[in-house]
Order: sequence, then C-alpha cells, then structure tokens
Amino acid sequence: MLSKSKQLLFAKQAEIAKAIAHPLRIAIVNFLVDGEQCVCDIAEYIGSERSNVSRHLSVMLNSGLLDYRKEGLKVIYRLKCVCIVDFFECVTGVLREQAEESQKLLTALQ
Amino acid sequence: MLSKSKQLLFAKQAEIAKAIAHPLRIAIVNFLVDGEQCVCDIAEYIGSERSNVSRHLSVMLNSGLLDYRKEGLKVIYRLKCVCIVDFFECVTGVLREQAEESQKLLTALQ
DNA sequence: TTACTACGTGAGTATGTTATCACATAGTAA
DNA sequence: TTACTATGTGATAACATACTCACGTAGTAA
Repeated sequence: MLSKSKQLLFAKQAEIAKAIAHPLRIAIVNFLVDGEQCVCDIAEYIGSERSNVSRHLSVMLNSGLLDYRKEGLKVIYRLKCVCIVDFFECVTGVLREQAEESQKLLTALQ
Repeated sequence: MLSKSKQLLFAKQAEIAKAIAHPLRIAIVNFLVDGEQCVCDIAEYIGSERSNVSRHLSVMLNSGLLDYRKEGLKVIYRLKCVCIVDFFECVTGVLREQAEESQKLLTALQ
C-alpha cells in the first residue's frame, strides 16, 4: 500500500502536472522559453482574452512554474524552472511513439 | 499569433499532460516503472476501488501512456514509453525550487 | 451446466475547471 | 484632478472529471 508521504508527494506532483495540462498554458510556457514577457504580449500571442490569460498565469504562478516582476504598469512573467523542458521531452516521446505506431499501421495497410 | 499546427500540437501535449495529472495516476505510473502489473495488484497498491482504477488506466491507455496484454482472466498493464521519467525530472525540479525557496525563507526568519 | 474471479462500463452525483463579462485596482501622464 | 492603460478578480454558466454502486462480460474450473 501507498505510504502517506508518497501520497503527499504524488499529490504535489499532480498539482504541478495539472498546472501545465492545458493547451493555452503549454503555449504560454513555449512562449516564455524564449524569455520573459508581459501579460498583454502573452495574450496577443495566445489570441485569448487578457482576463483569461491572467487566470492561466496565476494558475502556473501558484504551482511554482512561473515567477513575475512588475515594471510600471506591466507585469512580466518568466519561467521559474528551466526543467520544464524535461516535460516536453516526455510528451514528445509519447507522441513519437504514437506516430511510429500509426506509421507501422499505415505501411501494413499498403 | 499561434499557428494552427502549433495549436494542434499544444492540444495533444495537454492531453498527455492531463492523463498524468492525477495523484492516483502518478502513483500507478510509479508502480509500473518497476514492471508490468495486473489491475487487481494495481488497485491493491493504490488502495482504491477496481472500477475506479480501471477508469484511470483507460485514461492513460487512450492517451498513449500505457499498453496492455491479456493473460487468462487478468489484464496486465505496462508503461509504453520510458520517457515518462522525463516528466518526473520536470516536477521534481519544480519541487526542488520550491523547497529551496522555503529553506531561504526559513533561514531568513531566524 | 454452475460458480467463481478479474475486469470494464452505464448511471448518478459531487466536484473541479474554463471562458466570459463586468467591474475594481494601480500605475502613468497630462 | 481626469483620462488612460495594464492587470487582476467576482460571478456566472457551460463543461469536464472523479468516485461509487450496480451490473454485465469473459475466462477459468469443477
């Protein structure tokens, strides 16, 4: 059976995973990999309402994925942990598996 | 602005992330890292109803994280992609950041 | 056949998430 | 002061997810 400490760890990990697990938030992370950005520029890149983007940013902020600083009127967000690239390593790995499978199926059909 | 192909990619990636983003599912993945397991053993390890575990397994199966084989009455699940470890690299990285921050705060208080 | 076991699934309920709108706040500039 | 801009947030509605219970199916064994 699962120990209490493991349950706590898995809950923490799930929280972080959930903070990434949204198309817009993944887009934001990809945008921020190239450097910090203010909310309005993120919103324009994402193509969504600022209020919505603001909420997505706060989700990632609260989970520890992002950090921010204020500069006049603007609030500038940045990735807190470069280790986020490991996440993309993981998902592209899964997607590669799926693609290879589809490829095999396709050649089998010919 | 985001291209259509990028939007599609991010949606796919989010789907995979969502398939991991649950405490029980993360526990299952951790269990399966040590080797394939049948549903009843997973359910016992997780400490949850079989029907519930079964559903969590199908979520991960559909997203391409898991694969299975049948052996008599039993259905045995296994990780389809070892790259899942990259995901844990990512989240432990974020958790480490958080821990270090707490540590700094703590020493500052003394 | 019957009895049993392992697994999956429909239905229902409870809970969580997301997007939108309207509004509030806070910094800037005149 | 007023006017403007960038951002965040409360309320709501639509939707998705999770858990439980009951039931069905499929393989095994007698």
